Amino acid sequence: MSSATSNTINPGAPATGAGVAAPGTSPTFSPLYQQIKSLILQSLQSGEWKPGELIPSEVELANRFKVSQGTVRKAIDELSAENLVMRRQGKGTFVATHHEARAQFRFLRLMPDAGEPHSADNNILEVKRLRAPAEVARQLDIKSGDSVIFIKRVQSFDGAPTIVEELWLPGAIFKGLTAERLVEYKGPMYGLFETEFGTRMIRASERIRAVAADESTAGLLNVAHNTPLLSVERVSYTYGDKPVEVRRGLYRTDSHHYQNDLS
Amino acid sequence: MSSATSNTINPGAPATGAGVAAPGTSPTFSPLYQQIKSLILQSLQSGEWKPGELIPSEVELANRFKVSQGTVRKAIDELSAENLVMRRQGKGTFVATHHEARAQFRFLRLMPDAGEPHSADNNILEVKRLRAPAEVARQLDIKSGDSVIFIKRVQSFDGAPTIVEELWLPGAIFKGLTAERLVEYKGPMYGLFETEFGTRMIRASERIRAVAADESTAGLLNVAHNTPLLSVERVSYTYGDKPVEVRRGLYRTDSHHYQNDLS
DNA sequence: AAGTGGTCTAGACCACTTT
DNA sequence: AAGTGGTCTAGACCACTTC
Repeated sequence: MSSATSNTINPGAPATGAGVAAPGTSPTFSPLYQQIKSLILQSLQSGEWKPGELIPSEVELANRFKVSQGTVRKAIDELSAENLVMRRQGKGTFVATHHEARAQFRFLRLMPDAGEPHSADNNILEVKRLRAPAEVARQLDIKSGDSVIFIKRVQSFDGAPTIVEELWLPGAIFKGLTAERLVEYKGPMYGLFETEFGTRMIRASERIRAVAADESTAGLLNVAHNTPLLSVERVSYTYGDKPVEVRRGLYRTDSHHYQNDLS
Repeated sequence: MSSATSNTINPGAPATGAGVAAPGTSPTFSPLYQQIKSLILQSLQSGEWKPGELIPSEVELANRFKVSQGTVRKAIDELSAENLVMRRQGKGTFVATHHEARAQFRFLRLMPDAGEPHSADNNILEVKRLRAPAEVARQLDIKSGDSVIFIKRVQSFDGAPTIVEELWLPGAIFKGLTAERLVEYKGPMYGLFETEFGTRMIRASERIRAVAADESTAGLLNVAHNTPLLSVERVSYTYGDKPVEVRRGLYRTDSHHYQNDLS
């Protein structure tokens, strides 16, 4: 009874038998705590526990899944390391949310050369539906020509226009997103996506280049034609590594820089 | 005896009493595993265990420090997460080293737009001693005018010159570093620093900008004057967050990009 | 067979927060 | 006082590597 050997006696027990394979095949068992992690992940993904909310305590989850608290703990440790949940001693474990100062800077790496990072004014230039261009469709893993929502905006810091950005979002997910809602909404865009459309960005991949400003962009950023700009192309992913945003930004870097820490 | 309460009965016991304060002050105890981590860190920093070498097993360290294996384990878990050691099941725990394919890409983020990352030809243009310019001195935390070693090089991928880099290293640490040794040495430069000078880079911070190529750089990279280039200014740190390298690179990004994953 | 890291358990106590 | 996450222990067994 007190024997461990989870992989021989336990895998059938914990809830929805994660890691079950067709009979006759080699099951390739994963550690118990990974299975528990997957189960918690499903509850996060399904919206059973929403961003900002408290999830059940470690003891309760241990009882629910019929494992020890230590095993639940290890599962949550990893989720916490991946910024999917946040632990607070004495209070509990909360689903991570973009409505927090802490979460902002994970996805905005442009910092002023001197002084504290300040929040941006957001100027929406354009919001429209269109058919996904081939390259965007490929990145969003949808069919070329599928409906996407296109957004173009300029962000200013201290009154100086600094970022021109174009975004493409899958129309199927962001149905009903309009310029009005974007303009009205106070706070980070990912916060709006999370609460209004139930889609939480959890990871992003960026490709960075130096390019010359074209005339249109130069006008928007108030710089000379051909000024060097930082080109940042981002694909953002939600649960299950599903791509749900393509973003192409052009950054002025004369008084700001893209900060990156290698560790 | 089986009682835990480390902070009341244990803190004096484990070896060199980390976290000990003058009597009468409030000691501000840290968790036991953090103290163990500090002790292991000291052994790494002092060179007691050298890069690539096997460190004592968890059981042995637990005996040495008079704590449980689980506590040593948690300490090593963190060191492993920080890439200071590498665990290998069945074999042991090894001190991390730059002489590994795995470690290379942590500090070189420029990737080809298509195809596999290839290794670079290294063309050393210049190696000399000079007095640290004010800005470099500030970044290296040395006095302005102190001796530094200056290196300028061009790196090519597939025969195409792609990166022009200037490096400044504290003369006190890298005494005896010559152009010959740099040219002769096969493998990553951080590997040479690690084995020949006992200085291991463990972390770096980069500031990225878009700039226009000056005439000299344009010539070296075989691009037109004023071509937009990625400017990457890096400060690298060794143990104890001590800065030991300043590096300023200019990257062509017409067929490569700087890859960054936000997570 | 022996040694290493990896997983799991059960129970104790600590630090912090709320009631 | 009660509940939560955080630390620590002791012991068991598993997976992998080497002898």
